[in-house]
Amino acid sequence: MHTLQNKLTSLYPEMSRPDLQLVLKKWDVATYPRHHVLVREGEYSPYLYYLAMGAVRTYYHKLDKEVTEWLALEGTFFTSSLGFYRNLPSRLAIAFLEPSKVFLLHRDQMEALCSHAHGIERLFRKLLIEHLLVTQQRVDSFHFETAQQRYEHLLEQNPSIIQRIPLSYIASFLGMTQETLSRIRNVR
Amino acid sequence: MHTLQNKLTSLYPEMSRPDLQLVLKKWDVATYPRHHVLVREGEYSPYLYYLAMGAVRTYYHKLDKEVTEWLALEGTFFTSSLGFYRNLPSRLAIAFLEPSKVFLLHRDQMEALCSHAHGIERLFRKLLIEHLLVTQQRVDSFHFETAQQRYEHLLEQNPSIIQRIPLSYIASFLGMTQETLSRIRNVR
DNA sequence: TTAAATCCATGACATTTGTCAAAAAATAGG
DNA sequence: CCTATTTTTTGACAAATGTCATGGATTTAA
Repeated sequence: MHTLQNKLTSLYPEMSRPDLQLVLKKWDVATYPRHHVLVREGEYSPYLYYLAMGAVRTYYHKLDKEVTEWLALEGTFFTSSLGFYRNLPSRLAIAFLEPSKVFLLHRDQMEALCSHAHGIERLFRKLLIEHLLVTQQRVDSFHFETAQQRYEHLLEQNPSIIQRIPLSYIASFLGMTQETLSRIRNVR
Repeated sequence: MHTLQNKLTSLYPEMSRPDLQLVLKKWDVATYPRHHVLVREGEYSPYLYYLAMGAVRTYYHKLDKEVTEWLALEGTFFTSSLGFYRNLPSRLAIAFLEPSKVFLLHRDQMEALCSHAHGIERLFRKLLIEHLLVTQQRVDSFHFETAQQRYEHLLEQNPSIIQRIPLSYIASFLGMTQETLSRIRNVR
């Protein structure tokens, strides 16, 4: 089960029971229908989100075309880093691709939690390490891999994205056009 | 001046004096000549480095060609994230492009410091936020920008790299060939 | 200071990926 | 179950970037 509690525990298994409970209490829950736009480009969105169910994408407009920056299925965190960590307006928009259930935590809540307990500060440091390593890997994939290899790696590492999410979003997420991805899939 | 103390202070200005002193004490210093290889691919390198003087690059081999993953001048941190944060062997090699002065902190030292004082854990959380935002920006540049735009942004944001570092490394860092970069510079 | 090594520019051509247009296929919702 | 809508495939062609080869300029190190 993709519970928030499980997720947090796996990040920092040694965390104390009371710290964990305290953190869990501060999140809000919400559910949204397919296609709902959670955040628009340029809005403030100082939240960390945990997707408990569903699918979501973050995107923005580049010369009036939509570019998908990130795709996530249930069991993952997502956020606008600028919004959450820097309190700046989000470059990104966020919208759901399936009916979804989301937990959200405001940056002020997080900062307060971090100040309140050393163990909680550690939890969020560990979350950042995860986030950094994933992001690093994404840089590498763009830097060193061809379109074909990027697709193959996604297929290996996250096949359910390919089954559940429309091709056009996946192509954009991988940094190529829909036509190119279609050709790659069909062996050209 | 690119002192480590200034750098740490700017990350977390409210840090207590004793915490700061404690952190500073744990770093080692070393100087290296040009071309010195600090870490080879596949070696363990559980260190965070601060470059106080000089220039450095991280790179690895892709089909027997060297690809530059990162370039840094004095005043910046650098590391193998896998080595430092995960204690895994480094995918990357690290070598100096100029005679350099480096501060280094072992991951065990960092973890001990974090455990010792809440304020220090916060410092390293803030360091991670910086690192994440920079990395995020790099993803975006690969995802959304053409070779030309990537070069122009580097020119704006870090012109001294272009003056001090050989074209071939810069090209590779920007994800293009040396010939392409040469043509971009010379207006084609 | 000079020879060797490295670095940079340029031409010809190949490859990858993008663009535009249209039709086929799949899906959603009444 | 059927139609409207969305998604995917395919073709023809264009643009961006890579590859290979070469020569000149610059830098390094003895």
